[in-house]
Amino acid sequence: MPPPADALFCTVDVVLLTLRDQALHVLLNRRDREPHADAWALPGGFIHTAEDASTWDAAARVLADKTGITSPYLEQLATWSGPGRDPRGWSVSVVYYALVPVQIVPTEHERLRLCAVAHLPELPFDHAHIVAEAVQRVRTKSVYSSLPVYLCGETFTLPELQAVYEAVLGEPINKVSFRRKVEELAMLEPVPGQRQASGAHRPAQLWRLRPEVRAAWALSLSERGLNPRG
Amino acid sequence: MPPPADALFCTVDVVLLTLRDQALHVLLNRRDREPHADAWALPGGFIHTAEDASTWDAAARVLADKTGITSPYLEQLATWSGPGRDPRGWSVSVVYYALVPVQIVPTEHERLRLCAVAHLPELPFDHAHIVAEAVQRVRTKSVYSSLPVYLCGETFTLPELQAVYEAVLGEPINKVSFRRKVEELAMLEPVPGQRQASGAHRPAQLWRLRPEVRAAWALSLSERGLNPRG
DNA sequence: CCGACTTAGGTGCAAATTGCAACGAAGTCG
DNA sequence: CGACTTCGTTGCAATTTGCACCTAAGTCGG
Repeated sequence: MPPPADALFCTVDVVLLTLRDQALHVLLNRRDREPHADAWALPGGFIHTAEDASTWDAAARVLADKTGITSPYLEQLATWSGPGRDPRGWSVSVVYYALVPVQIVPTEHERLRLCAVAHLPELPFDHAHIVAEAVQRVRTKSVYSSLPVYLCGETFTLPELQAVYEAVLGEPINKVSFRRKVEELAMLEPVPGQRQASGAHRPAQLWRLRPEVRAAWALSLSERGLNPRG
Repeated sequence: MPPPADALFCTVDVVLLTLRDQALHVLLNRRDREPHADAWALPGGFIHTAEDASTWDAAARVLADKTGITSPYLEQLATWSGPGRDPRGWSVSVVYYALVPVQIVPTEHERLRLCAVAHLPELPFDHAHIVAEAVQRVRTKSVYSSLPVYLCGETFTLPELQAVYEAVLGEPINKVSFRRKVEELAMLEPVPGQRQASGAHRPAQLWRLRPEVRAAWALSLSERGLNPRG
């Protein structure tokens, strides 16, 4: 029994980012209803109070429903609001961003499309601003965290990971400094076994995110307010 | 004309932080209605779609209405949601945090009270989690930004500002390094004129935040993390 | 089978940054 | 005017970072 409140509506939107051809791309969804029917926009939808235990759940459900993707990394970005951003009236949108390896993004889907964030088309609502802020957040966090590992698959080599960092940050990174940082952060562990690089040369060691790090993130990301660090 | 949506309601809450006796305090408001009437809780309220152009406006209005304070720093923290956090039903709360000098907080007010964040009483709803996350955010941002200047008045001496940083971060900072950073980032400017310290000793130079910086928060103070210059 | 080639990964050292202790500066007070 | 206190700076040691170069471990072509 909600209390009397002004007329407004509340939605969730998802900025799914991935790396293709060494460039950040965002997943756009062709809208199937008004307003802006048939426009390319961020996947989003209403909260279903019967199913969703939080806006995080709602975002995960919307993402799964519209794209089939379950993202290992889904974090709240921020909340946008106001009377003019949606023609239907005063609205609140809680926005989440996801990072996934490009392999799990469905291709050849009629209503889904990856767009390079550097060359976005016109987006409806305030979605252009939202994408810009998501990209900025990922860049900022990448400077001091292991965020970009979620753009790789389960396992990866350090040269691969370095290339991902360089693509996200848009700048070359010193090889030795990068490896020192990885060791210092202690978030990765080597996978027993090696992998051949494509050509004729020394194979690189495979690495993966430490399981306990992955678990800590999953906890802190889904339960806003519970801080895993104590 | 809002679209059909599930029954939920949307509010804003404000975590106002200040420094008193070298310790972070949060402003609590004695609730004047159910649920949890008469409990000490974060100031909050409903969005007024007729007056508010955004949740930021709503937070600023709620803060002004309940406390008379207009905070120079008011930033979105995050959004909490779920079916169980408020007994009235599925709710969404967009939370903002404010930083103010302790001088502008009204004392001797019947329904307002400052509480040290290290010794909080039991708080209703999920307000304890929210305060904890706000404190964490302020600490994290203080490492690499000029955020703590908003806990000082308009002007301050560098030893004062350093003490504020140390109180927020909970550890001593090297005097010379602190001054080097301040100068390097050029976020402050000296005020012509000096100020006497309380006792018999050399007076300290007064400083203030540069006007152009006051708008742009989150100026990087530290070079920790991956340095992409290589 | 061997030497050329390519990329992975590490080493040593120079350069830059940061932390520290000690010192001079600028006030008040007896 | 000398003792005392805090402000602010300087020089240097310690640590961190960037860079050139070296070795490792593969393929491939003769």
